[in-house]
Amino acid sequence: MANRFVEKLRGFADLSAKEADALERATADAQPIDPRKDLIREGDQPGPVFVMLDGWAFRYKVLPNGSRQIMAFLMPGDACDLHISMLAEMDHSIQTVTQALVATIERPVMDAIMAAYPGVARAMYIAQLIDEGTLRAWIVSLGRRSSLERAAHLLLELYSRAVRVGIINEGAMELPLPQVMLADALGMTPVHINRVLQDLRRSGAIGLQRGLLRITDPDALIRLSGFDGNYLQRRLRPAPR
Amino acid sequence: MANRFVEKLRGFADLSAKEADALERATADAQPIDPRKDLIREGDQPGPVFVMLDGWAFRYKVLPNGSRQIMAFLMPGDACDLHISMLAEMDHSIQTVTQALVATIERPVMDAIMAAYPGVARAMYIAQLIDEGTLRAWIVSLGRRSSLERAAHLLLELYSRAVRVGIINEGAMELPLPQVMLADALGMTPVHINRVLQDLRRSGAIGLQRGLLRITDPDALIRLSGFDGNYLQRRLRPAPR
DNA sequence: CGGCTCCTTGACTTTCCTCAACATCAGTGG
DNA sequence: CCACTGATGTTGAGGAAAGTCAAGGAGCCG
Repeated sequence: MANRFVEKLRGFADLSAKEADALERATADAQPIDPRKDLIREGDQPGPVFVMLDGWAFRYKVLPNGSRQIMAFLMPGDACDLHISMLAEMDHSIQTVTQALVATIERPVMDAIMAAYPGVARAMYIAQLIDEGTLRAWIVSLGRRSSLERAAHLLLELYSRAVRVGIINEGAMELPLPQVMLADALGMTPVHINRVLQDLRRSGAIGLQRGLLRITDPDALIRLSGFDGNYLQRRLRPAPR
Repeated sequence: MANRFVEKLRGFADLSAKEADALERATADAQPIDPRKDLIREGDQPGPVFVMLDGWAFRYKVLPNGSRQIMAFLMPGDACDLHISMLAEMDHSIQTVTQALVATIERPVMDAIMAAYPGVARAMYIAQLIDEGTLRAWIVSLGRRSSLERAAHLLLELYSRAVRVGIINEGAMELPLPQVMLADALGMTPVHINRVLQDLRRSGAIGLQRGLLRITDPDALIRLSGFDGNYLQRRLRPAPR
């Protein structure tokens, strides 16, 4: 299996063979992690950068009343915040969804790579900007879209991101997220997301069963949700010089 | 008036006189901007970094159906994304609320300063991490808190941030946000935020009139909203070495 | 065949939205 | 000085979207 992290960064900046190689080496020590394991918890001191080479994870926070909000999904190729280790404490937790392959890059190593290879630095910054744009897009969804629109929007986002990292097979992607997790990401109850997904299925917009998502009517979904993939920056600005 | 931007960064890293001076010079060309003017619009090509030396602004997006979601408030001392100019297009707009004093720092200038002064780089990265944490906190609020809790949480956040940049006078802060804006930030209708604010006032938790916010019962608000200022990183991790 | 986890359904309740007035205040120009 | 205007804040009544509670079904695994 190719290194999905490197592949993703390649999409953001031209990486020389040397640069790609440095990244490959930095992520060579990847560890397999079981499903539903916290990689790091709220309150912990941040450590190295996590890189998801395979499998899914999510950022979340549990409120005093026990409800959980998911703030981001990490799919293969995604990494966590670059500079996170400057902070005293994590303000949220990160947990795997599936069996995963997670590499860790110590801060000094990452710094050295970025200092030595401007292409890598550029790609990492772009990845971070996109993550930030994604957070803002979620805020828009949670604040101003109905539950049906929100669900449609999230599925389109996940599909678009999956396209970027090349994990679409025959028009379908693996979506290993149970309905409870979708509910916790979308600010709904499990009961309600269940009904919403049924609506989307019945309308013929999506196919979703046994963890396989198929967007059968993209136009309808886009129209419904007002999805504009701009925040995922599918067109990037060319590097200067 | 002291340069609030420099003051804020000072809170994140020890800045030498030289470093502070470089920042002062970079923001010396600040322009006055009228209220309700877009600094930049969705779809525009990103330019220099904006720095709010005085006045308030907000990031927002307008949906096809005309509703607006605010994703962040910028108060005096705040700056916009460092690396934003690498992207092809803005995925949201930024508008002033009040009369404002806005400096712009061209990307190469900022790069040069950060390369020359590690303290500045560190402070800027911390500021960005906090902004990101704030986005996540908003997601949590929008997804999993009731309208009353959400409003209380936002007021506490704004107050905490105001404390950091030193714009509290006699226990009160200027909050120049009309109820419609609070509503658009909190994902509610103006009618509803109005009733919620009345509840908070009547319960004795806050005083809010003529743009002046006073937190009269912090404990009650904290208990109610589950506010944990951790994401604002009031304790930072000391710089290495 | 239990014992999981995950999904589905129905009935009822609550929160928040919608619509439609009206009140208040500051600024403007006659 | 006052009438007018526009922005902002307030109130009430009715309705719709989503939550809660409770039960059961489907699939998988030891």
